[in-house]
Amino acid sequence: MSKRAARSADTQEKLRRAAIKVFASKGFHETKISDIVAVAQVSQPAFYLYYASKEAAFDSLVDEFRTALREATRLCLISPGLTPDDLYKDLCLSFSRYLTVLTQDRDLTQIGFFQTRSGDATKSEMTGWIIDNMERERRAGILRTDIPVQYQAGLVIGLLDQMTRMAGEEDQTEELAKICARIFCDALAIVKVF
Amino acid sequence: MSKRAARSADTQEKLRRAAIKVFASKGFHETKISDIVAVAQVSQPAFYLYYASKEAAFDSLVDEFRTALREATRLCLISPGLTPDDLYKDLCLSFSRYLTVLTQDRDLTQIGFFQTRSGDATKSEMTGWIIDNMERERRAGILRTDIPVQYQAGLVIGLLDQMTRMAGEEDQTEELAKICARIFCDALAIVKVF
Amino acid sequence: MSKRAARSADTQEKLRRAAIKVFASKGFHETKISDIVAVAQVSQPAFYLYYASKEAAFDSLVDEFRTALREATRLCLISPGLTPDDLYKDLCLSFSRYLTVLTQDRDLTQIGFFQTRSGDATKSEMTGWIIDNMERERRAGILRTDIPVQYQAGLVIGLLDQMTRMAGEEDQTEELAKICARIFCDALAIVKVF
Amino acid sequence: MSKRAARSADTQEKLRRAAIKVFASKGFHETKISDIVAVAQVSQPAFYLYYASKEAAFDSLVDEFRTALREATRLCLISPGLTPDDLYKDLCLSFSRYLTVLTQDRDLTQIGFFQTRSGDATKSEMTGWIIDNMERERRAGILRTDIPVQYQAGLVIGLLDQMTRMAGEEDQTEELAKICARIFCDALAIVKVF
DNA sequence: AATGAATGAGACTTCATTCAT
DNA sequence: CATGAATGAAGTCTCATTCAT
Repeated sequence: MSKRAARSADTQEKLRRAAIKVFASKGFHETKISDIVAVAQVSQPAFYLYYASKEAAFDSLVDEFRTALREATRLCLISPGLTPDDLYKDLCLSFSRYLTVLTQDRDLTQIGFFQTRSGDATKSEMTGWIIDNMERERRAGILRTDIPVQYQAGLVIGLLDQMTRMAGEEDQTEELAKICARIFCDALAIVKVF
Repeated sequence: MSKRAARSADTQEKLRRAAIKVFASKGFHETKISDIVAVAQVSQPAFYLYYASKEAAFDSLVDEFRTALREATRLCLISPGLTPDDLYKDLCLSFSRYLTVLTQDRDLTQIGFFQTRSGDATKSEMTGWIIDNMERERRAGILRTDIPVQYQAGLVIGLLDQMTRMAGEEDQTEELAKICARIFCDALAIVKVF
Repeated sequence: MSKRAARSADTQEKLRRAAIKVFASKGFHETKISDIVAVAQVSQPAFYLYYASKEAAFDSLVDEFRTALREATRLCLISPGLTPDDLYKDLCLSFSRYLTVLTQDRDLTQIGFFQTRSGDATKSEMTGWIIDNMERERRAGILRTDIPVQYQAGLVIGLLDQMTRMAGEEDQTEELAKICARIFCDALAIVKVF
Repeated sequence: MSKRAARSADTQEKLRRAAIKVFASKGFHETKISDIVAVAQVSQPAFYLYYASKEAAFDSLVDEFRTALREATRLCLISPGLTPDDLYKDLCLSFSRYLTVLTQDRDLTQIGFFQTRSGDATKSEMTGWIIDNMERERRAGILRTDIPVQYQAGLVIGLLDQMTRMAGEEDQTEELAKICARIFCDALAIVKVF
């Protein structure tokens, strides 16, 4: 990579980090381009070298977040035929993956998951993905059938939402994942673990 | 009430309804005073006769919503010593009260519960209220003790959030309340109902 | 007219005059809204109370000019069967009308007739109107037939363009109209006047 | 010429052609350097290797055009003592030269002759040159004396302006030159040709 | 009480131009 | 000679808010 290219990549990354930081703390509308470039320590026009507009910048960050979440969901499908113990372990792992995505970059999560416009859409999409998984899991006899899947999916999302909010600075991912798994088992799974 | 006062109250109510409608659909920042007064069919300065500022108007609506929610919470404390069956009935009633508040005026709920800034604060306050209740319930031996109360409170809020989002136009309050109660029992209560 | 309405009309007229003045002297692109409102002695937003945009303001002035020109053209059709002398008088009158429109408000003329974008379109439209007239005049045996009408129309426009440029501050309309009429007779009419 | 110099000259010529094309179609203000270099397929800084500024580039093109026009005018002085027939031929030749300059590169003409700022100045200069010629021609008894020269000069320019606008894609120079000559004879010369 | 008119402040975006490689 | 990257300087337009009637 030439010196120029390196500098350019550096600028771009500084802008990306700055945008994440400022959008997260002030939200889309209260964020001014001047805030972002001040944090990134570049000039205003530099912003437009890497993003077509304020909105495009925001959207690209949301996409980034959603992609990670989509990937985490893809890995979450529970295999049929597990022993109760393995089911629980599997659930811990799944929730752990989710919580990792949700807590590793709080600012990005704020943007993609908690801010009204973008977050609502993200959750709505995510609900769809989870319902897909759950329908298979239900057919596999893992999930209880007296509660419609959509509400079960909602519970998972609500759970993740709240856990993410509550997770402090230090890494409690494993602990929280366990709590989630336990609640999931008790509230949604057929086989009781404990 | 004099004719003049009636007229004034009418204007005020038109503005309030218009504000709820527009704030709910466009959010705080994308709402223009001109939008609100257009819907209310009054002039721009009229807005300032009843609200000190755009922000004050928004805040007053949020307060209105929070008050209702606070009231619902106050009534939710579970009495100790109930039979499992009565506990379940009590829970149904409590969730029903919550869901009524949350679904009776979707626009107001959108403003006070779902929009990032205000909603986050509302949920955070509400978490505190619920924790208060739960600590007593825990001492009364109703709640499981292997999961910290704050997470249990979080579960309730996450549940309500999701149920509210999923509730359609028709009134499903009772049905949803039952689902909530069941999940609550399975996931958080000590005495299993079913 | 109420005091308020009067003030408003005054502001609007000040803006209109200012816009004419500044657009005329600096052209569309070099004109800044801030220039216009400075001349009009109103605030920037006031401009947007009366014009949707800079472009809309410019266009409305161009329209104003074109309407006047259209009207002048409508009155210019030469009646058939005139004596050479009356023809000449008629022509003088017609050119006089045109030159009046073109010289009464030099700034507006600059905007609608001389500035590239708008002026070219104006002239092009005007050519069409004149050709309409000339085709009838030609059928009435007034115009020579060995030169295509479009060129004859072009001559008239070129003539007016140049005469307008040359007309000084003092009112030379009559004199210039006579010169135009003479050239018209010699160059385009069949019946020679002198 | 070295290879490098050749390459440089090539770049310069590409820029010049691109500038002519873009300035002509969009005008000075709506032309962006980025448009020009995109058409020329060179980088932005390359532009500044050959032109000091956007304005300098535009001006150099205007100069180029004016020089050609000046040269055409220089050759247009009508010799005294011609027979009517030769006068007409001479006029045809003169107008032909003008129209050649005006139509051979429409884009350059657009820039130097039709765009407001530059074109007005060009025409104004040109009027001066033509007046010089006409004063001699008048003394030589060729031009009528009842119309001030400046108006006669204006007529010529107006004529050329309009004819240039009307000239289509195919080469009608000769035909148009004849029409101009005829009008010139009828309207301005003393000796009538037809 | 009610409003048409007015404005201060500011945000986003664009673009000619220049460095540094 | 050539260029990717960067920026200073502006300009249009919007909007919450306030006068004056």
